[in-house]
Amino acid sequence: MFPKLDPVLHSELRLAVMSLLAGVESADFTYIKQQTGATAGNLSVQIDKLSAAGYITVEKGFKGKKPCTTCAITETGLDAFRSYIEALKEYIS
Amino acid sequence: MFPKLDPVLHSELRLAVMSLLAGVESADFTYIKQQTGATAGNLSVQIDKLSAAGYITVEKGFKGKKPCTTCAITETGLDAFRSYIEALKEYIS
DNA sequence: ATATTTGGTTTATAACATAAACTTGTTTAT
DNA sequence: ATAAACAAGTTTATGTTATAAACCAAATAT
Repeated sequence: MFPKLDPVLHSELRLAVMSLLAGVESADFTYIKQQTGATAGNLSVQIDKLSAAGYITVEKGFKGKKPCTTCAITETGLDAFRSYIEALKEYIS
Repeated sequence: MFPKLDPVLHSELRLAVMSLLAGVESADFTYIKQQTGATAGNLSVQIDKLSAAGYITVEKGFKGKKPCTTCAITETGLDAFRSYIEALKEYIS
């Protein structure tokens, strides 16, 4: 009836991050921060969780001399995102 | 870009309850419990929160000799539920 | 009569989200 | 050259949430 919602995705900020990443090849921390309006601290924590779940990859490098953290969605992450959406539909239709 | 999601509704169980109540005139505690698969304790707490938010009404009466708690969605609740769905669509499309 | 079930509520605990403070290094102003 | 300000995050602390476990009162079954 009401399928279980993936707790990793059922979070406002994590869902926004996944939604963003689902539409692009990759995005860096600062860009995600701008687009979501999240604080850096919160974003840092939530990116860690998505990464720990295997839903995104996180690469730390440099853009010029500044550190730059780049994130990308994984296949697993995309699958989970799609499943979450299907599950949600049971709740809102 | 990513609209704020109503925290009262962005909860698996509360969303399920609202989804259920949106489709019927009213439903009692036991029925909601069956349909959602929630524990009584959790359901009790979440019904209180929906009620405190003005999203549902809660009436305590008796069915025969047994106590029976009946819930119904309010206009405010229905509006909030619809708005939540609209907001959610920004995340999953 | 007493044990069990029904219909919940209250309380305690663990997980979560968030903001605030901190770190490391870079740029800019003096 | 040095200090102040800024960028890009991370860590820590705090308040909120979700959930389960324990509890309670009344009704029903044994």
